[in-house]
Amino acid sequence: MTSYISNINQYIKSLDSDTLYALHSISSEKVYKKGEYLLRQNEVCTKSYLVLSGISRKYYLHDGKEITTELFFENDLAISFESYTCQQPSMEFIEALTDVKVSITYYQAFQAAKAAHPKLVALDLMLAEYYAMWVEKRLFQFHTQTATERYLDILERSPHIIQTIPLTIIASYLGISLETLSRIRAKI
Amino acid sequence: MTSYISNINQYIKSLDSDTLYALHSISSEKVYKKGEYLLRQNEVCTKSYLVLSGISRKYYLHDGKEITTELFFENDLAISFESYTCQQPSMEFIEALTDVKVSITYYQAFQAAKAAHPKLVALDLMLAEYYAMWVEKRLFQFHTQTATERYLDILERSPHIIQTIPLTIIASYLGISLETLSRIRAKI
DNA sequence: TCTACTATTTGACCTAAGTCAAGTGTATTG
DNA sequence: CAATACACTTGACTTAGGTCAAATAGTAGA
Repeated sequence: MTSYISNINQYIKSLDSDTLYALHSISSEKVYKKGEYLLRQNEVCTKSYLVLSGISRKYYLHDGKEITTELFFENDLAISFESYTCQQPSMEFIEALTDVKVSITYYQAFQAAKAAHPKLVALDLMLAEYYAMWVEKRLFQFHTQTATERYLDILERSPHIIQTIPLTIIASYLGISLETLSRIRAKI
Repeated sequence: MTSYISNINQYIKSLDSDTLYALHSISSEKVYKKGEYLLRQNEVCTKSYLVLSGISRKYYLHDGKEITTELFFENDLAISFESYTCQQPSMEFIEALTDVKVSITYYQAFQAAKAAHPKLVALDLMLAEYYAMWVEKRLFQFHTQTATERYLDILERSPHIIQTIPLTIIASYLGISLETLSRIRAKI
C-alpha cells in the first residue's frame, strides 16, 4: 500500500500531454498563513488542495474537543473526503498549522476535466483507493496498537511531525489526551 | 453518504446495455456453505463477491483474537479491499456465516472490462468512494461513541444482525470483548 | 433422553487511558 | 522588564472496558 503512491505518480507521468495540460489548466496556487482555514465546518469542500509546502491538518469537534483526523504534508491531497465526494457540508475543518502553499483544483472543474479526459477518472479512482486504504490502516492501528505503540510508530516513521507540531495536536491525532501523551513521552 | 448507494444503483441503471452486458458476462454465481471461506489470509483477493443472499464476514487475527472488520449482507460487495486493489496477499479472511449465494467477478476480467467500457471505471470509482466513506464513518464511530452507543446503533439500524449472528462475532465487530457485550445487553 | 458442545452470563479483579487540577517552563508582546 | 499567554508536565483519582474463571443456558447428536 505504501508503494501505491508511486503507482499513482507513475500513472500521472504516463499521461499524455493533452490530459496533463487539462489538469494543470484548472489548478492555481495559493498561500495560506499559519492559523488560517482552508475549509470550515458546514462549508462544502468544493476544492481539493495539493500541498506544495507547509503542514495542515483536518479535524472535527466532538464534545467541545478537537479530533484531528489527518495531517497533510508536501504532496498530500487535502480534502474533507465525504464533503468533497458528495458535495455536502463538511463536518471537518482544514487548518494551516504553518504557512502553507497549495495547488487548488475546483471539484466542478475536475469533474468537467474527467468527462473530457477519461484517464483522469482512472486517476481519481487511484486517489480514492489510496485514501480508502489509508483510512483502513488507521482503523487497523487503533484496533491493534496501544497509544504508546502508535506514538512510537509516528516517532519512527515521521519524526518531523513531532518536531514541528504542538503536542496537543499530535495527541488528538493519536486519539489520546494531551496528558497521556506527555506521560508516554516521559516514560520513553 | 447513506444515499450514495442509491447514486450507485442509479448509475448502474443508467448504463447502456452494451456496458451492462459486459459486466454480466464476466460474473458467475456460486453458493458457499455456512462456515466455508470465500477468502483466506495470505491468499490474493482475485475476485469480488456480490452477496445475493446470506451473510458473511471479513476478519483478521491479532494476538490470536479475531477482529471482525465488516459484515456483508444482501447487495454488499465482499472483498478484502487492499488485497483486491493491490492484488497482494490478504491479511483478512472472508467467511460465510450462513449459506451464502454470491455473484463472482474476477479482478482481471473486471480490469479488462474497464479498459473496454470506460463507464465501468466511473462505477469502480463510486464503489471505492463509498467504501472510503464507510471506513471513515466506522473510524469516526470508534472515536466518538462508547461500546454501548455502538451496540445501540446496530440494534436500531440493523436489528437483523443481532438476531442472526453469534454475539462473539458482534462483539468483535464492535471492538469489545464478548463479556463486555454481554454486560451491555444485561444493562439495557 | 442423556451427553457433549457451544453460546451466553456473571463475578472478581486489573489496566490503559481519561479527567481535573495544579504546577513549570518558555515565548511573545505591551 | 513585567505580564499574559501558551506549551507541556506531574499528581491524584475515576472509569470503561479487558482478563480470567466459573456458572448457566441452549442445542445437536448418539
